[in-house]
Amino acid sequence: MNPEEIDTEWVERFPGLSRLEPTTKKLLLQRSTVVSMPETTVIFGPGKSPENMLFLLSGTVRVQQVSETGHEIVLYRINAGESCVLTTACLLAYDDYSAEGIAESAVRAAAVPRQVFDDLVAQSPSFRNFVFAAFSKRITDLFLMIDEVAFQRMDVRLAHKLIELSKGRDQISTTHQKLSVELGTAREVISRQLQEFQRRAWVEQSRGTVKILDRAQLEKLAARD
Amino acid sequence: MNPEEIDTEWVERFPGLSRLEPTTKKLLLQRSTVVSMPETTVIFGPGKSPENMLFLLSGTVRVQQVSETGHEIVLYRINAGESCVLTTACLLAYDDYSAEGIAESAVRAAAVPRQVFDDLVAQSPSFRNFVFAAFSKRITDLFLMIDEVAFQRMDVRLAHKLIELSKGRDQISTTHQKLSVELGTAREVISRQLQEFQRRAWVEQSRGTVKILDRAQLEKLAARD
DNA sequence: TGCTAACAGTGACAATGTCACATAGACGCG
DNA sequence: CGCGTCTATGTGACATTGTCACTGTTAGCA
Repeated sequence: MNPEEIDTEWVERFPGLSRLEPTTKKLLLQRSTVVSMPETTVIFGPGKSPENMLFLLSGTVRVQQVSETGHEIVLYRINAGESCVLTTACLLAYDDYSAEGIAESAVRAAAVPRQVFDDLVAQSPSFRNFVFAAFSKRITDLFLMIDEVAFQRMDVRLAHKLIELSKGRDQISTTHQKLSVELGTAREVISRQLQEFQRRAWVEQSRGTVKILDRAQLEKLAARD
Repeated sequence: MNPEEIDTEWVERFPGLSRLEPTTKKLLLQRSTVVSMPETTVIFGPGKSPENMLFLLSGTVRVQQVSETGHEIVLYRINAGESCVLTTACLLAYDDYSAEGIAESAVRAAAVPRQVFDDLVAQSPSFRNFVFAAFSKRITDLFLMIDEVAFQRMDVRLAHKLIELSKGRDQISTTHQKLSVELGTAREVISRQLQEFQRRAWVEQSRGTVKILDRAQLEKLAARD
């Protein structure tokens, strides 16, 4: 498969879009452009509205928020095969909201102009379905996150996050500071919890990495919700 | 103005809808029905999906969540002039989500069937705009809520909530228990904070009511964010 | 080599959450 | 009226989490 083919056939490889009507697919392909961005690119944020809606072909976008008090928290991630539906729609109404989207790795995405997005919503029932499903997923995820932040213990949340970030591997490259932003807490809290996990021989720490030694125990703790 | 007129002209009195195309308004009026529900009606919730999208004409709907641990938290309210856009859309995809909508007072609403909603989104650019603006508002509000729950001090949040619930009046009919659900905390925490507010002569408590004595001071504390 | 960031550890304390109670008002009913 | 029985609120002990002011450690680089 050469690069040309990949760039024109991306719609087929997109879980939510492959079942669109042929004319809709054609419109999407014709009116979109594939763009690439290096790691750490700020895709949208305060004072930087995106003009396009993105469909992520590869890479990950991290969406996080900085509060007025200087505290940070990661809201969610957009992975390959997902779309930034809400960024377009949101910034339609409020371009001064405080969240920002950052490329967590090199990102390739199909950019669909706002106008085309609107046309597609009007024309295609299945595209409408795709869009509303994306909104639904996002909102229910935010509901779950509120519940977690408000009621879940820190050790459970950290265990959960370690499992999630590990993606099946045992070595996680991250710092206590970054983990604290993931969970919206203080670095010291992460340090204490990781020390406790290390004392129990569930993890092993070294500068900039956390190594999972006993995944089963972490999963057991993470399941407490 | 007699009841008949009210029921047929509600679109005009709806902030987000009055500027719709005449044909769209007509469709909305023809294909919707005005319904009434008494206080405490569960409008949607686990095992009770709404088939219609509601436009609130009068009254308030409280949307709250019960976590698996038994903790409750109020997510947001829908007031007269607003719509339950996301309930329809959400339940389109996930009808097992844990949030529930409760009529906080007697409610009158225009019910729009799902199919009509879909047709309207397809036909009318300004209805699309209305829908996406509603989604945007909801999502940015949820972002703010996450920030508040994660980083705001309890006294600031309580002061803010008291101001909000008072709606300009000085007497608030509520219990410590209900206030704790509003903020997703424990009753004891509310009791302690209210005692401190009372000690400072900012409020006066009696069984089932909180009376605001010094609104200025409460507002000053609430502004700390 | 030595400087400078970034990363991590620590102890004291404040704020909040949890638990197990005690106390008090409201209200119906014999 | 007196009595139980709710619901609402008060309280103290303790655990967890957040905050602050530090110290020590490591990697990268001029």
